[in-house]
Amino acid sequence: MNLSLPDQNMHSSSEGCLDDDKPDIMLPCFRRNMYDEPLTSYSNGSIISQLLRKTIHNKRTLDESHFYLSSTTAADSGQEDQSSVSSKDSIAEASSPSGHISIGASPEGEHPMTDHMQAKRARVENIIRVMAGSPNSRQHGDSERSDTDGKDTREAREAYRENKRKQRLPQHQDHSVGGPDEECHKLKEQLHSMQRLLRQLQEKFLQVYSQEEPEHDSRDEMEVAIEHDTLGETTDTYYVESHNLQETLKQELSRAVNECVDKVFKKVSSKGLELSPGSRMCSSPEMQLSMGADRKSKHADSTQEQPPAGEAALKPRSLEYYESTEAQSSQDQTEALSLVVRKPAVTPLSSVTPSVKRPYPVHQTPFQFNYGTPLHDSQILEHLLKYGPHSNFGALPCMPPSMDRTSPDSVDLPWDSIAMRSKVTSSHLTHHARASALGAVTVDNLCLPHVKIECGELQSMAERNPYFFFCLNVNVNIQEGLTPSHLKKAKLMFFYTRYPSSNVLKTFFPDVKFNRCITSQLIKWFSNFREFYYIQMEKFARQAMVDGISDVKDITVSRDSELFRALNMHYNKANDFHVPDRFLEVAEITLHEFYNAIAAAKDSDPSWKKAIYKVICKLDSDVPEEFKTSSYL
DNA sequence: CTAGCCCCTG
DNA sequence: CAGGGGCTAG
Repeated sequence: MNLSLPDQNMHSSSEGCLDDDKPDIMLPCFRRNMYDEPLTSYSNGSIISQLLRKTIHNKRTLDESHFYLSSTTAADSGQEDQSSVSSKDSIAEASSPSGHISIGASPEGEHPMTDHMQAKRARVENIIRVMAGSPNSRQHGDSERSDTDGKDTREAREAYRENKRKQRLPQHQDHSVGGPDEECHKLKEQLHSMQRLLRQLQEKFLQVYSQEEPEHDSRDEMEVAIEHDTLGETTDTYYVESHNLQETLKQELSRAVNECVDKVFKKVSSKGLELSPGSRMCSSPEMQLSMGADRKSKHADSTQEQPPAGEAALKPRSLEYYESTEAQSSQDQTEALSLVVRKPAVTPLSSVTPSVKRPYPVHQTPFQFNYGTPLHDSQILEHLLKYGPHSNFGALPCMPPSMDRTSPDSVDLPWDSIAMRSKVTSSHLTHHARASALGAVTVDNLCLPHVKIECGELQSMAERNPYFFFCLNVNVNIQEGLTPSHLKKAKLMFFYTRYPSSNVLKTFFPDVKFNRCITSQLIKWFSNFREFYYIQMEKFARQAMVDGISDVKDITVSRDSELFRALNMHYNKANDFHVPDRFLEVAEITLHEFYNAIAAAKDSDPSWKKAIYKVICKLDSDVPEEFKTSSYL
């Protein structure tokens, strides 16, 4: 298959719209989160309302392998054509960043439900509103991006973000100078009230559904929806699991919230709130949810080069802070870790390539999309609803397909093993460089853009716990070393840029933990690429001389050219990537340069190539946005 | 001094 | 493709 990448100026507008004024790494999923799921948009009532709505809706529309479909597509296929699996590629295109799934779409934008369901939902929501006394407000959640997004929208968004940024700073200070004890007390109270609210909600929820369908009991629409699914599993399982649900939900939520409160409280009081609690939770790697993934506690890949534990996992703008807190967190490791963060021993990316072989991402392959997409509350809840608390999260539809297919036991995450952790060292987080499954991500990256850090927000975060932190942790896998996949990607990037700056490299390898060594290795790769490139150019230029070509204009580079074949064989061996035309032009220019230089006998000068290099390095073009999010298989 | 590039070698 | 040396610009 030979899907062509769009021209480099055809990037989806996600970047254009979201481009931060800082060029630092910001993973697309986080950007998305910023607008689609702003934490700050959830009020007490609305978050639950959202969850319910989403959960119910998703139950209908979610296909296990197609969670990334637009809701429209999913709904359609869910009712009619279940064989839509075959259209994966086109779907993948449709789910480009701009056409993002609208799991959290506002009700108006959703598919029409049955009156029955709407009535039900209305009732539940009404109850929630009454309980919470808070209208559902989601101001920024529907900011889907599209190429047609006007400048106004963009500016509005910028303004919104800028506004948020401005809000944040003073609030930090306010709270850091405020009385820590008082704040903490307030916080704890809030969290507990939230907990109570949740319990009430669960009970009401149960009531509503059992009243509505006394005969069918708990065979609510979720199960009905499941019957429409193509999961091929018996509904009995769900039936039983759904019974468990109410109780388990209560227990787990309560436990998690309790844990969270305790941890936060403990932490805050021990630290004296030198930073606001929210910022500590977000900015340090300490507050990360860990998931005991497999039973092996031994490091699977002890041969991996291990930079010092103090190495930063990423180089976001908060690097300095991150590094300082990281070192601190290592020292602060006083508790016994019951659940060490273990990345599942998963087949390296490269080795799963054959099973998930796809044409090079035109936009985002499902795989990449999955990585870049946080688990939303609704998804977690839904999974819980569907499979019960003791199920395997590896079956989550947003998990990379490779995980499901190639390592069935790699994501064995019993519910009990999911726990809030307050202290996780970076070496734990990043140890298995090649593990492609559930990795950890530095939280500061996630939180910076969208967390309004204040005690009130901590409540919001805590009420989302453990899901919130769970979401953070499964977002992205940060690689410590460069994999063959990265090499392949780098080669493809070479079609666009021969002289990428280290900043560009960092931007386009967001899943790589950059350090000096990695950076220079990447640069070395491109140096090697150039070397091969120029050798070929010189070779073919001299060949042209030998062939008696007298006019440079007779020298062209087309896709049929031998030169192109040689280059393509080197950088695009699988030939599954459509080389941009621009590269052909650059190649032709380079060839001409060499030809002219040789014809002018400049090659007698030992540094005759330098002039050519100088020309060629100006011919770099932007690498398409798609490369930013793609780990390529 | 460091980063980055080039060249050469294996 | 990696290692290593030489060179240069900042």
